[in-house]
Amino acid sequence: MTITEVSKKYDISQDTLRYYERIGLIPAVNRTKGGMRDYTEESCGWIELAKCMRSAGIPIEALIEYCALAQQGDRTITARKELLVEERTKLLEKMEDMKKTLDKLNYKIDIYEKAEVSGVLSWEKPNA
Amino acid sequence: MTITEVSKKYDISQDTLRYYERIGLIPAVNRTKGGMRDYTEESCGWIELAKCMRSAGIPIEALIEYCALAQQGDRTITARKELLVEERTKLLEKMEDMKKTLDKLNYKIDIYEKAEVSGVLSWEKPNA
DNA sequence: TCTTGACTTGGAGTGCACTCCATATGTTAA
DNA sequence: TTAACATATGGAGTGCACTCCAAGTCAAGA
Repeated sequence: MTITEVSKKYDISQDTLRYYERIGLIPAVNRTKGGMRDYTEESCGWIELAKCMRSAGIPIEALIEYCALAQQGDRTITARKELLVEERTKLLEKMEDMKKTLDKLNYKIDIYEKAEVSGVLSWEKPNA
Repeated sequence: MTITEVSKKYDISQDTLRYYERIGLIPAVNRTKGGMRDYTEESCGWIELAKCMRSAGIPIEALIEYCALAQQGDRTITARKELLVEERTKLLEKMEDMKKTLDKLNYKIDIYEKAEVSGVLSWEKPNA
């Protein structure tokens, strides 16, 4: 697959795809004789993984380390697992923060909806 | 309350507190005759709100707009509600992405735990 | 073969959200 | 009053994650 095809398939810019490869967030991609990238199934798997992890805010740094470990074979299984467990912990914390914010947003939206009827919010705190 | 007290209470740096005020993410804080900040209950309410929203990744830009609207009184009730609804929608989308990533992490961690017993991961995709 | 468009690289630039710094002024205990 | 420390301001610097650009190379159709 060409970079254009992969870019469209995963909705990631070509610049970002090259960037991810350059920094080692995904392993080096196969090339044609001419030097053009030729993405394999496996490359695509890495890109899909990168996209998923990044969409949840997993830091680039952690993904680079994971990729480096993965390329060192089965002896890094424990290290990789620990890395993932650590990121999962952070992710769960972030999700809790978001849940709290969501509750607050729901509460405030509810108050605003009631205020739209009366036209005033004065019985509430100014920043409610 | 002094900036030091507020900083400790909410675990936000003094620099960040001043920054938030400067950019209008919170309304101007009261001052003593000497020009030092003297945070009121209301200021603290804004700071708490800012902290909560920022912890969930709500962009600074949206919070500045919300703060500006709030200072214009009851006629901005609908605008404020719409702003909050929009941010809630984005937040829910982000939470869904995170849920997907969490599922993937759980799946992979499970695979790694099984691989730790056997010592090999070869029956799985390299990036699993 | 030639032209057009896609692709390459290294490096510079961008946007966001802080974070740090220099210099000046306010506050408080001795 | 004076030393020591807290706080003020405006502006520069940082870290992260892209994003853009220039200059050159490769590939495919007329």
